[in-house]
Amino acid sequence: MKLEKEIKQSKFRNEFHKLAVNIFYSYSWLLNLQTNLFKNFNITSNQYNILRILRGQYPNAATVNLLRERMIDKMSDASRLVERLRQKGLVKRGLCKSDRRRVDVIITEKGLNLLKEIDQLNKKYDAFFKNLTESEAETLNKLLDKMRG
Amino acid sequence: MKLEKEIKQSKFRNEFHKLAVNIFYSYSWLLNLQTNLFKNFNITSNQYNILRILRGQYPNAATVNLLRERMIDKMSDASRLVERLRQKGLVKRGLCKSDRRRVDVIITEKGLNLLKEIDQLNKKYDAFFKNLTESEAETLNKLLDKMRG
DNA sequence: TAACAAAAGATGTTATAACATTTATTATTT
DNA sequence: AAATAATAAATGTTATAACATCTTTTGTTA
Repeated sequence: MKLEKEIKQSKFRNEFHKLAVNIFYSYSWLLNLQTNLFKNFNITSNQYNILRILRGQYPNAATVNLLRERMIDKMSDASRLVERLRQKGLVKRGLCKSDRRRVDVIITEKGLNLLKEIDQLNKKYDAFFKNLTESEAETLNKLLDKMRG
Repeated sequence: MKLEKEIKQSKFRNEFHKLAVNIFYSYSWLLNLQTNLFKNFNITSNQYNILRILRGQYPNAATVNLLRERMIDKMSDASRLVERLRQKGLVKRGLCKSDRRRVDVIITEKGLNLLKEIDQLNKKYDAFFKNLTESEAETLNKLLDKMRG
């Protein structure tokens, strides 16, 4: 739906200003859909992203720093995020022998299985974008990449 | 920059999947820029949005519910957001005579002045999008609106 | 090598997001 | 009109985001 209608505001300074609001709004829209879809898995968006990074590394370990670097939201607290995942049994931590400051983080079987379950929802996830063709999605991706420079 | 490079991930299921990550990432990118720009004004993104809605209504009052409806992030707590703004002296609240359940919220002089100050940053804000032409921004807006259906 | 700087992660703190529940008031139904 | 439902906002609670600061270990320099 047109952004102006959704937030009942009609005047934007220019297309850039509208784009800023649109990005915030679209994020919120997608986050709500995703949160709803993941509700039964008892996992937050950030935790899901960490798990996916860890699956990408598997069977190798990742350090907390590597996770922080690759996280979508760089500001959040990787250390405690990992601890929360550990408490849920989705990752395990161990000391890194070569550098005792570091901590090796590996996804567990349970974590891998959880991701596998969530993978089943891929179709539903893609359906969020049913109003777009794949080529329109591609255009969006290109322009968003361009935007960030 | 290309999303794949930024988060060091190369495989997405399809363009829709990449778009989802891209929206999260772009949101985070923009939020960080904005937070940084607004740092000196001691105001959060949500509080800023509320104030702008109130300026749009001015000199009329808005109810808490109206604010909730028009908020970008519908889930957050309009009641306490307003209370925080009141504590900063940026809005004032009064009882609504026609319906005593309601609360009238009006932006104060101080609130209006703050927004006016922030308006000075419009040029800097627009500069976030220096990599896009206005027509590219328009394309993005159209496609994002279409995406949400 | 001692002193200092840098890096990795943990920990502390505060504000807020994301729910649910409660209270007060108004609207609707029987 | 009394009972019930619906609405508006406040309040309670928990988890987490967004910082800063601290501790341990490693790296660098004088």
